[in-house]
Amino acid sequence: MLEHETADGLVAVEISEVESYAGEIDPASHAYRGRTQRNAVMFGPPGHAYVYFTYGMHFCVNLVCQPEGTPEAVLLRAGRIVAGEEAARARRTRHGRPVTARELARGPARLCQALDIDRDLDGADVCDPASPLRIRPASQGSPAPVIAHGPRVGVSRAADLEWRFWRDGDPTVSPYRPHVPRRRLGPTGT
DNA sequence: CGTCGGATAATCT
DNA sequence: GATTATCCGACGA
Repeated sequence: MLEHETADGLVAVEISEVESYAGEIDPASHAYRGRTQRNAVMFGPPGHAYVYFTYGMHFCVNLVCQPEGTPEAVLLRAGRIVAGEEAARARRTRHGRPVTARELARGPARLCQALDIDRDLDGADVCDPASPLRIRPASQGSPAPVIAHGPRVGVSRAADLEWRFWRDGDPTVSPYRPHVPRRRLGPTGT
């Protein structure tokens, strides 16, 4: 479970879907070609959030999983809102269109929107209970979920690796979409 | 339910 | 200059 405490209140999410990115051997990882300003957190100690901006408008959050120097992380792709649904809904500025609870954190960018995560939280220590962004263990006695796996969503390279994992049957898991290369047409494009 | 194209800018080569 | 770990609205069935 991941929660973020802000002035708006507390929003908590039970993660239903993740993807793994292994920097040194994975061509799809942001860390594959070495350290840059953007991915520096991936090379740091585990338990910290790596937040990046993409497609000109979206944020996505990862959790670093390996010791310092080994840039591996999991992308948090989707979750179920377990607290603060009203605050999460208020962060959505879609033109008056109603949003179901299921959709609020379905997809990596929506999850960040529901939790109000942006680059200010890049590097946050999610294992520190004093951090505004932190993880909490699953409640005692909750049954272990059945985990399914398959290819990652939207990646153009290493598309054969089945490094996406999700809670089998969970309705908040995002739909699969293969990568579609698309070129932006320039003024001279035909 | 499905496919399709547009939006939009940081980041990297 | 090209690419992108995405989402949304429009449209068809």
